Amino acid sequence: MSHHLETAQRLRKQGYRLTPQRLAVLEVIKTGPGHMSVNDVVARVQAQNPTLTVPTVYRILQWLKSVNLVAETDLGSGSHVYEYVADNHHHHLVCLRCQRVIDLPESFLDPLGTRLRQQYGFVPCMEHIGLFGICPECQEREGIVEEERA
Amino acid sequence: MSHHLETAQRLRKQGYRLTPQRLAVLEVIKTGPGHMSVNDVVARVQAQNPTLTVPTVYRILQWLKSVNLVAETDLGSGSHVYEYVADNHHHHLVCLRCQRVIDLPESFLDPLGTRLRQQYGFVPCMEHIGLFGICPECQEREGIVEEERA
DNA sequence: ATGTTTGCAAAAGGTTTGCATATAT
DNA sequence: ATATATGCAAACCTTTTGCAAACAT
Repeated sequence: MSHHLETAQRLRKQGYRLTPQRLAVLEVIKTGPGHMSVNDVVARVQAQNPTLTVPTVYRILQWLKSVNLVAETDLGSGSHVYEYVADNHHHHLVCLRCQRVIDLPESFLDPLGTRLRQQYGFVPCMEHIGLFGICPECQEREGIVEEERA
Repeated sequence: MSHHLETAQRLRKQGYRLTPQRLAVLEVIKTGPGHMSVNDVVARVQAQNPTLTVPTVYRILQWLKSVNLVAETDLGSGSHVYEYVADNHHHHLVCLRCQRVIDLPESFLDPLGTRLRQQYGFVPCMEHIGLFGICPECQEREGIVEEERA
């Protein structure tokens, strides 16, 4: 809540209006568990501010995305998930079996980004990448069983 | 159309039923331009077989995915795109400005996969990855202009 | 003959939009 | 005072489901 106000002032100076709703959503997404769907955010925010509605949360999340305070990611759940990313950029490993999400430091993809720039002239925007696969635990549980076919 | 029949026989042997609808969707997705949405597929398939409906195409695409003949990817368009991938696995660079899609050979991500396995014990399933960023042309068009704010 | 697949209609999400009201500046 | 954001309702789009009829084997 301390540099919350810094952020607020900065946004206000940039010409954005700081409504209670925007502050509430920012607070929730900042203190929440990360990877929240719109419904997650709505549920938490409505605990304090019952009048806040789904479309408003969508609009606020889009706004927060546009000012680079939150990232929107598709982790394959059928809906987007949102996360506070003003400072701690990172990526995700999503287990296809147990849905567990492992955080990956941002720098892990630096070599890939470098090669993309060098070989393709493509400047990747890799602020929040979701990579799918099987986590170590699920590999163990599944054992050597690799190929099954009916 | 030649090893089309091989594929068909193989699937039949595996106990799958080859309906005209399934063959039509397979043909379309095999000969089409890649990265087709369900609606794209439906449109093309209905040119030949007007009775084919959207839910059926969804089911057939899921089936083709389950037998590893097509890949489903989220390229950020709001709907999934589908592509024939029996042989030519590859990834995509999606330009955030012009929406252009650049193909990336599958092996390009091998180093990344290796590091994920080594450092995280995570076995990535990277059959069709979409990476977002800015393509060389759009970088040029946009010039040095990097930061804009009202 | 039998179990699977299709077609249709309808439902079920997730996300967006239009517009009047409320509000931050 | 004024332009912007909210709330509400409704629309929109993608994707899924239930079930009877059609069909591949």
